[in-house]
Amino acid sequence: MTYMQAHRYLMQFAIRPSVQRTAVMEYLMNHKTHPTVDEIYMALSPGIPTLSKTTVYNTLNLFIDKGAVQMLTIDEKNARYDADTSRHAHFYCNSCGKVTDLMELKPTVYELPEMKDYTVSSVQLSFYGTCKNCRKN
Amino acid sequence: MTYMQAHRYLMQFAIRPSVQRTAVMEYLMNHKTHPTVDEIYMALSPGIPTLSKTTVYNTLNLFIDKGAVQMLTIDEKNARYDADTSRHAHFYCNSCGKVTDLMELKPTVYELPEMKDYTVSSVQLSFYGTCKNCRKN
DNA sequence: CTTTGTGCAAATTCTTTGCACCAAA
DNA sequence: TTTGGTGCAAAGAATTTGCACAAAG
Repeated sequence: MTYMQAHRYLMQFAIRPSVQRTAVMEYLMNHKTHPTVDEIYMALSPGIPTLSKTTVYNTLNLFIDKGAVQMLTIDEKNARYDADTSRHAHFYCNSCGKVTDLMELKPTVYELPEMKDYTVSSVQLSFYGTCKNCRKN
Repeated sequence: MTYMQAHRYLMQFAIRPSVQRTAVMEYLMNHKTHPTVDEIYMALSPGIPTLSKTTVYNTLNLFIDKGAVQMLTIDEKNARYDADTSRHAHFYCNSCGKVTDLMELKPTVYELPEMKDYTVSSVQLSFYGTCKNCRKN
């Protein structure tokens, strides 16, 4: 994913593509690790020395408002962000703290009898445990 | 649910049933609203005037360690607690902030091809949107 | 020019920690 | 009398807010 692709993507959501915003989106597109605000800030800071954490927060909140990214509440400590807005599950390793993508959700997950009582805008399926790598250590 | 039932329940998990702990467990058993720490504290404070929020935190963390309650990460702002440790989904209303129980999860939700790469200890299926009551207002 | 975006510092909120006192075994 | 529990005050960490300056249309 290039800077220009991130730029175009933002325009699709009617988000004015400032340098900061485009950099944040480019980062999310290239790092499917569901980064925290701090990780994004630390990664972009060297390239944009004036960048502030406030701007990263502002930017991500704007992206969420516009539907361009999804916020994951999988990690109790920090919010995590995902530019992949398709329906897929996540795994959180309690040992290393990494969040990994799992498969797309089966449509049957959404076939819930009570659903007529709710207007559902998003779904999160989160698995918790230990990943392969942490298990052998 | 009576105080004595909560008392017995704690003993099953090898948790020493102090007055504070038993009161917190009794509250969780009688209020299936997935309360926050603050809600629990506010509710019990009149009955136990010396109660501190620290004790509520200590107590809930102990319950989680012992497997007697489940922590929900559905709400970005506050941790929520559920004495029902069975596999069931939750709905979070973005309008009123209430968390309601949905059905038990279908076993097929757990049949994920990548699961051999992970040791899964818990699962959370969370729906977000607007509830019936908020929709009509 | 006029609106929008950025970023510093301060404020807020949630949660944990250190420590002294209290209670139970 | 020794271990474990409670609760105050303080510390820590994540996020938001107020505001002045900068940038873009």
